[in-house]
Amino acid sequence: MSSQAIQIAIADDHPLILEGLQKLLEAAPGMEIAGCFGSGRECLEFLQSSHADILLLDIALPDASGLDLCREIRNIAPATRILALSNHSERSMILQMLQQGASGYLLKNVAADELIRCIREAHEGLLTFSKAVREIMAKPSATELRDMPQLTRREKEILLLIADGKTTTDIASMLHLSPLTVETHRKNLLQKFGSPNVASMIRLAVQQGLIQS
Amino acid sequence: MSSQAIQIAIADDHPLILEGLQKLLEAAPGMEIAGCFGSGRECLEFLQSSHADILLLDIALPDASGLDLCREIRNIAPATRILALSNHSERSMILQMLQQGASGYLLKNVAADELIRCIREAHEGLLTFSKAVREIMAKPSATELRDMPQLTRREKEILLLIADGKTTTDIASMLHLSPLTVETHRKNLLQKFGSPNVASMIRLAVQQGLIQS
DNA sequence: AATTTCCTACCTGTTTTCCGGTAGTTTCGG
DNA sequence: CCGAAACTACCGGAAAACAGGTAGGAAATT
Repeated sequence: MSSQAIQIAIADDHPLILEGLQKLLEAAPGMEIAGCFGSGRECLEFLQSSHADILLLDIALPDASGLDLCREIRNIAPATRILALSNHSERSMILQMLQQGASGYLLKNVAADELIRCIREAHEGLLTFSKAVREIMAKPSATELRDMPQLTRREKEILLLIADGKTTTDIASMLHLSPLTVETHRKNLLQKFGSPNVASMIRLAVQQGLIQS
Repeated sequence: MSSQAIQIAIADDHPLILEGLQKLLEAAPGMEIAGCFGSGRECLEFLQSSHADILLLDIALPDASGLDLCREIRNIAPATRILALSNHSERSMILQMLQQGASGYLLKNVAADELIRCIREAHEGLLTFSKAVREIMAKPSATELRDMPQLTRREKEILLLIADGKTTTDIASMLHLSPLTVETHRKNLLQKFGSPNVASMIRLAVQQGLIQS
């Protein structure tokens, strides 16, 4: 039988929400509250010693950024699926939580039945979103797809090598070019990105997906 | 009535798959094939002049990277929802396609009814995945969450400023520190990341979510 | 009380980047 | 065939980063 109650932990600094969620989930069949926490620290301490199947995580806790917390939790309790619960509806925030290993993302205005559905799905090992989040993610606002510099083949090639920590001379010898040529490409890259130095250029490039893992 | 047939474009360099998809979707009620393309260039040309509601996009076309293509398509045809169709099942690839504005992601082994469901959902403005993709996304492999350096408050602060393109002297005056102190922090950061220079450090930091947009 | 960690600050010297140009060749589309 | 990109290559000088140290004081932990 796979039908033991799903153990749920909740972390939210808003006592009202915390209590509301607790009441709601206690009433749901097949779910049990393993613990409720008002801060990231409490939550981490609990997960170090105890188990939860699902963690409903408010990503705006006072003592820790949601991204950091998510990462830490995945380290100390890899079996716990994290459902991010948030008021933030920006695409970038959602993507970053996923990157940090969240198994789902819900806006706080989620309806009770949707919340329960998402918990069930997450417990089945599926990525899950509330409908509002799916709508946000499917419709990137025009402004969020910002103008990205048009790079030539050579420039992309060199950008990757720069991002990899290679120096101009390294790159020159790898590509059988003059270091001065590589310098020129680097200059053009900086100009296209409008960056004063590689640090900010690489940041932009990675954020815009020009550089893969 | 909202019940005109969904106009679907397909881009895939594998003729067999292309034809298979075409046949399959022509047979589906409420769907029409607007065009089939074997290369990114053809596909772009078509979308510049004609409309499609949904684009099934193989992200491994010979003449363009899926990420670039996705971005370009979103620029020239923002109303077209892109469903990525791929053999790649890496989390990072999926996340990056989403970042570039894809409305969904399907593995090529997707079943016909699942494909049709996903097209319908995408057309309704919802983010959509095949079940296999949802499973992959919900279960980040331990190796993908790689060991991330433990940074102190000051170090994080300075890391952000470096990523923003600030120089050592800039940072020093912003934080009312000696430039030499900032240099020390920078050195410690480089060491913690194991990077030879800021370019590769910033790349790692952004990829690991230490630096937000 | 002792240890560790963090933050601060310094020194010297080398390497690399950054900035501002110029310019010849190839390649590709109109 | 002409123009526009793209790729290649160069120069000189200023600014910044990088490397490998040392070191004192504060705060937290043991």
